[in-house]
Amino acid sequence: MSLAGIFPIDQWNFKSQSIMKSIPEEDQDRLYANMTIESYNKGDVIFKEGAVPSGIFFIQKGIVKKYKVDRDGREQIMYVAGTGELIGYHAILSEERYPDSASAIEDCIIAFIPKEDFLEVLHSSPILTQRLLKNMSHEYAVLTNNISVFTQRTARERVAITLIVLREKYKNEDSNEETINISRSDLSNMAGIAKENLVRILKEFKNLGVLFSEGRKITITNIKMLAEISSYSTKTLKIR
Amino acid sequence: MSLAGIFPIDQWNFKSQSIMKSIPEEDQDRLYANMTIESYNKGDVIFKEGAVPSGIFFIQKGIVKKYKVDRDGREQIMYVAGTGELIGYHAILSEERYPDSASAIEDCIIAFIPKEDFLEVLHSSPILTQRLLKNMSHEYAVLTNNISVFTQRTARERVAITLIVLREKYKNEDSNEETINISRSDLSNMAGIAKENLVRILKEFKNLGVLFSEGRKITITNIKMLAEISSYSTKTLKIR
DNA sequence: TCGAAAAACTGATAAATATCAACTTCCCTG
DNA sequence: CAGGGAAGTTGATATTTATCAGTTTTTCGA
Repeated sequence: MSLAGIFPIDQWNFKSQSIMKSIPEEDQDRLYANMTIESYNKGDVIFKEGAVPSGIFFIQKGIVKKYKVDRDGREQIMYVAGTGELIGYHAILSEERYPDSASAIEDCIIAFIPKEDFLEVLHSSPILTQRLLKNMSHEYAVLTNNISVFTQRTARERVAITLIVLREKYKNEDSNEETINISRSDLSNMAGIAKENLVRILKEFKNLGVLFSEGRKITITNIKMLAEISSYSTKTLKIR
Repeated sequence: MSLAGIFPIDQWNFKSQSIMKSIPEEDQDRLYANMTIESYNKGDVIFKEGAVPSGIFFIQKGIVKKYKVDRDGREQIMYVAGTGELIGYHAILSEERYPDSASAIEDCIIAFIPKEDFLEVLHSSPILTQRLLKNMSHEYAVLTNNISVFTQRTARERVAITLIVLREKYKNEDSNEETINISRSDLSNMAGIAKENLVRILKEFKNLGVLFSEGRKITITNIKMLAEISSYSTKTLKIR
């Protein structure tokens, strides 16, 4: 079932896929010139917060989490990126260190484009520049949206939102498989709650008939109800 | 006293002042061509979430909050912008509606630059483009930083951070006056906590000798201790 | 400058969420 | 395919934070 009309999913996706897809072939070729393709196993770190960036990453296949780790080890997931998305460009563009870490949630194939190539193409390609501007300004909307959810919504609502967002990610990965496959820790770190509470809320959702779970695999069986639980259904928004 | 070495203030500021300051005079002139200057009283709304943007705003004087309002009226402040900062460009660049609202925390003088002029200069000025890219990628770091604070830090730590950030804002406004002058509601909406709890935490800080307050005016008397309370002092970070 | 109205403050209580300690299940590897 | 460690689950409890119901103080316009 589609989310159209029941959940504003655009407010949750960075949509960086469109950057690579929509730039001229010539620019793409130049970006790919010195690109290297790397395999990452589940759990592998792609880059670490605080490290000096040396290029950008282009996810060919798989799902990646972007997160920050607290001084006492707690992790907060900022974003989950899937196939076709770019990561690591913020640090290059801001000329700072990586603001967050990235690691593979499942086995991934990820291309690396050296900083020099990226910057060179950027400086000569108005379209790439334009796409990045559009993309990052949209990210602002996504991130502020996230902030308001983290500070104003209940744990239950946040879990509902997390599940809806992840379902889309996994659906995009493999169009005939919309099962979420992620650890309970990652889920709780995405929703910003304790793992134990996440488990309890999942159980409640299961009892409500919203989802079906077996081991770590979660299948949403009633996306509409989940959207209602999230209190984020488009209808609710319009009424306010 | 300076924050150097005790608090990473850069991780809290968008620094959009540098955009207007560092572009060629010619570009500035073109941006200013149809600019109109407007006065706003304390509390006046500059733009509203969901509205179609028609231009960008350049704060000449005063302090502005950017915030989102929840469906039941609760407000979360995303950012506080001061003199020299630009606001409202995200919506223009993303070709979406305003993702958040903006209103004056104190009396302001704000210039309005029509969308057409901004886009025209943008398309012909590589430097403006570059500055915006750098700025927005830095914003990513600021916003993800915020997210981790909202989900992982205690109310007390968040209030400490809020006060440190605001002190800088007010200091920039008027270099010989570093007194924070903002309502308790705004303070609590910035820290993401209930107003009553904010008041209690302020009282505690007052008793600790961290600050002095009279009416709504707050003066930080021990910024070092405040940085320690925030658990964000650079030292602490390095040790981890 | 007086007198509402709004904002600030306080204490008591409720609600939400985290933590802790144990147990169970899953899954990977030798 | 057995054993062990990691991940998941559960119930009890602690902690944090919000809410409620007032009182006090400040602010601002008539």
